[in-house]
Amino acid sequence: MRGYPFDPVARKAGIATFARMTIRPASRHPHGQPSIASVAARAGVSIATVSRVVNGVANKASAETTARVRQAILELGYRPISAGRDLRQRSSRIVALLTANLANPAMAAIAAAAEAALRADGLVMVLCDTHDRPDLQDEYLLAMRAQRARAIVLLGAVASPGLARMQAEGETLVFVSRRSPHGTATPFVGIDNRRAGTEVARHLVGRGCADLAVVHGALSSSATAERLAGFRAEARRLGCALPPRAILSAAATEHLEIGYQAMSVLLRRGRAPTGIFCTSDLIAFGAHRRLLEEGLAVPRDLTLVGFDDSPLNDWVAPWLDSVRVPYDSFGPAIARAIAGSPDADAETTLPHRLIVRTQPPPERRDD
Amino acid sequence: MRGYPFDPVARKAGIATFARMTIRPASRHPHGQPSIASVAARAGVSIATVSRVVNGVANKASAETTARVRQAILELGYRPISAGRDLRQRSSRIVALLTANLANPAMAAIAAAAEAALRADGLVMVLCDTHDRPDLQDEYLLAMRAQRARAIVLLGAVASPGLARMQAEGETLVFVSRRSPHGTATPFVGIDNRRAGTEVARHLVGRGCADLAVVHGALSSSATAERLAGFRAEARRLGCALPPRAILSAAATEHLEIGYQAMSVLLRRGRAPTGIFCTSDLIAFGAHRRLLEEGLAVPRDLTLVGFDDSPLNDWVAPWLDSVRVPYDSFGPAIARAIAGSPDADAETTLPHRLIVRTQPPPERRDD
DNA sequence: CGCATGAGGGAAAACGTTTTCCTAAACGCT
DNA sequence: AGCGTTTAGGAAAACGTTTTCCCTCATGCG
Repeated sequence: MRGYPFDPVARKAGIATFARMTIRPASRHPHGQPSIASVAARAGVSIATVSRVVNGVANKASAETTARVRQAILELGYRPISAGRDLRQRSSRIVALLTANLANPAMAAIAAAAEAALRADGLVMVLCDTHDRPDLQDEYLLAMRAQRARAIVLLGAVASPGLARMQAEGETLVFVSRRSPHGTATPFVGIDNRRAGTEVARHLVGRGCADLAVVHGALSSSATAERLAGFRAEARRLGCALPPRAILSAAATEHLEIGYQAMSVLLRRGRAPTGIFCTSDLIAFGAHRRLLEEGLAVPRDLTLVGFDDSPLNDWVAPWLDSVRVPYDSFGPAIARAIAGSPDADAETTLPHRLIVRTQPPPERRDD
Repeated sequence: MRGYPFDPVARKAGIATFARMTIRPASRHPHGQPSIASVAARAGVSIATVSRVVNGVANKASAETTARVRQAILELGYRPISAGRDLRQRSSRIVALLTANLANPAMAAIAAAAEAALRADGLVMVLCDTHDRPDLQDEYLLAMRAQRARAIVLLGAVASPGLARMQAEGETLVFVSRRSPHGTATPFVGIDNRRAGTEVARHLVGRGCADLAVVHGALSSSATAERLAGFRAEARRLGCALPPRAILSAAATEHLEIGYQAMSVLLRRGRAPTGIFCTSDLIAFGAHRRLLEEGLAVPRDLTLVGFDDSPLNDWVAPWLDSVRVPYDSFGPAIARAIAGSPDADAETTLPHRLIVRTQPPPERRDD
């Protein structure tokens, strides 16, 4: 009975004796928030016991003690400060999401889904927008390592020395949508881009588009490269090979601009292709605006296929066919990749679906 | 010279003696990351000195010592672990952004701007999506308090007991776009919604729309209420009073749905109004789709005005006039509200602008 | 010479947790 | 009665910082 009062009888009876409540150093959270010490004092137990109750350690507290501690926690509105835990455990409950471009609704949607899924696992998501810049990405990586982030999710990673190093050092990284630019398969969550590309080709050819084109973003993105590869291979197989000049991009960073400029190029060359595959919706938006300016209409004059298919498309872009990526499933998949240790380095391939909103244009080959 | 070696001569000469490097407890960051102790050991100083150098405390380290410490930091790639600092300082560098709905591009844009501005101040943003639910909001508030967040930014706050309590307890809160539902002005960042409402009214009446309507979201949002009030007052002043039944909403949570359903109601009533003010772009999107289904075109048959004006509108909604909210300025304004102590509880009113994309419909009152 | 002052820097005390030891009963067993 | 074993719970050691005291020189000034 050294130091702390210990009165089995009163405890058995569940009596919160006044003595017990006051003998303790009064430590009623001197600094604002209640701490584990104030809970311990109020419940008449040691802080170790409080900690164990909070963390549900089995066989370490009697039902009564547990109840008393719970009661004290409730009364004080106690919640463990994360810094203390983080320090001790050398790891925080923070998960960093590094996104290439938050202005892209697709990225925003994935961020939202990830946030919800992580929170369900008791994790907290911090959001960083790298703008696809290697230097910023490295800065964020370092900052998040200093936060002892439990994992770092890269939603569209770009090659950078810091990333290479962290990957080598075995940091927990999850690549989403775009594979690691530094080889070596770490956990990856995404869709089968190549297959999606082939489906788009089949769709366009199947609807009679003879004159095809592709407008794509940076090929350093594995997702873009795979989409393009799949599309090209399938088009050729269907006897509708694309000349190299029909596969183009533009020297802009914004996808919207890429679409607009590339479409300008296509139009300058003469008659517009009848089927255009844009490797992102934003590119398609840019292209579409250029077409409108030209007095052309979609799908009347040509078919435009995008990629990502934000839920907003149903409302603002009924003229666009697009490959729908199941954002909502990304969240849980990311959470699993972080929590699950066994299949940690497995790939998660989620199902995509080509959404066809438009009717084929009326046959007007005759005019 | 007790405990730590102290050799002023060698130090003056800037010599990193081998002895100095090894006498120290070898503590080369035994656990992965280098700690302040490893830096201290390498530089041959105490950890206190390292801390002071890192934090730029004046008059506490000679130029030489500073240089040696900097060198060690560089060589080791040291970065202070935030948990340690947070614990000691009872406050983290985390700022929480609670957003009502991340699927809304307007919110996403503000989130992106805030993230950039906060990072420039050395802060880290954690993102939480409350889905406009009071219980979730409270849960997040508690979680962020446990993180000892330096500030909590509420982008579209909803009334909740936890919020009221935190506000009373003097937590650092910044309300963005929507004012505190619990009265009492805490820092607020937003635009002059009332004024924007009047401008929209003037725009519609000025272009000859005689038959007006408003489709609005939840009026618990101060932003929505103010927009509506401004619009209504100005319309009346211009001799174009709105009957109560021309101001409507719908029992849906999604703005898109609200727009769609409200427009259905309007159409069922007979001829559609000639000018409709939607208190958000998403509502306008929903309304527009319903109009399309009905075979009506904008702006040919009526004028639609939205609110927020995401940059994407230029590309996907050229038919929509909308009040542009300067997202990019929100970031710095939020950062100032957090950092700046003097004008901390001041309001920041940012400039909005009504973007008119459409031409007035040709006069066709005759048909 | 005496003495305040200031510069430079170390020791150690927090900060709030978790977790590893320990210890003391109580509870079977033989 | 003796002896493992389980149960309940306390003490104390980390974890990595920052910051408050100190202490020691050197310097300037009367």
